[in-house]
This record gives sequence, structure tokens and C-alpha cells, in this order.
Amino acid sequence: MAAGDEIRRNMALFPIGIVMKLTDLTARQIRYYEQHELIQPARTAGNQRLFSFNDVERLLEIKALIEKGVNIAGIKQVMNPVGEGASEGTIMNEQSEVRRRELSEKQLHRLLKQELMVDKRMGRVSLIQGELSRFFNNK
DNA sequence: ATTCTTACA
DNA sequence: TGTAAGTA
Repeated sequence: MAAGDEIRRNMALFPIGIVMKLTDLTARQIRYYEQHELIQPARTAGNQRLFSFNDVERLLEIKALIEKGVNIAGIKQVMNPVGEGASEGTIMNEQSEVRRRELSEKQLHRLLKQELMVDKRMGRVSLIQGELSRFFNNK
């Protein structure tokens, strides 16, 4: 893709209200994910958050993982660290980002498989919660 | 009218 | 996570 697209995708455009409608996430959740460094929206002079298309896409990925039962710790392990991929991107960064996505998919599988293995021996903080967690941990 | 932070349920 | 409170 063109270099200009990268700029447009990272351009701070919409306030949290619009992002809420775009992602079906509550303001609470969006701010919470920011606190845990899953996203890094820009700020206006008045301290208002301004999200980019990339931020929205990231939030949708986070939402998908949450719905799969992965918690923040797990998401941090399978998702690219903020600051990488998009914003600080070099010109030849398109492929590396694609590779990261593929790698993340594999990491998610490894994560779930890893959970299956260690579920027998207790004393470990799980990366999955809810129904999924109960299934794996036999609680 | 919206959003922000902090704090408690 | 939800929500109330007091601001900006």
C-alpha cells in the first residue's frame, strides 16, 4: 500500500463517543484497554482522546479476543505492542506487520494449547477467563 | 452535550 | 465492568 495510507490510518480523527458506536465497546472498556497499553490514542489540547482508524481496528481485535475468553495478559502476549506496527512504521513495514498478524494467530493457538498442558498442575495465573477458563481449569 | 479522572459497588 | 461525582 502507499505510504500515505499509513499516515491516514494513524491520523487521530474521532472522539470516544464515535469509537463506542464503531466498536460496540463502552467508554469504560476503551479507557481500560488504554490503561493497560493495548492502545495509545492521541489527545487534543483539552485532553480529549482522539482515535485513528488503526486504533479502532485494534479495539476490534481486542474485542474479538475478549469474546474468545482471553484476558488482558493473554492479549498482550498475542497482540503487537503499541507503538510498533503502525505509527513508527518504516516504509518497508507492510510485510512485517502482516507477519506479526500471522504470528499472533499462531501465538494464540500456542497460548490455548499451553493452557491445556499446564491446567493439571495448579498454581499458575490463567490467561483465559469465564466459560473458557472454567473448561480448562476444571473449576 | 461530551469527555475526563477517580473511586467505590 | 458499571456507575456516580465533580470538572474541563
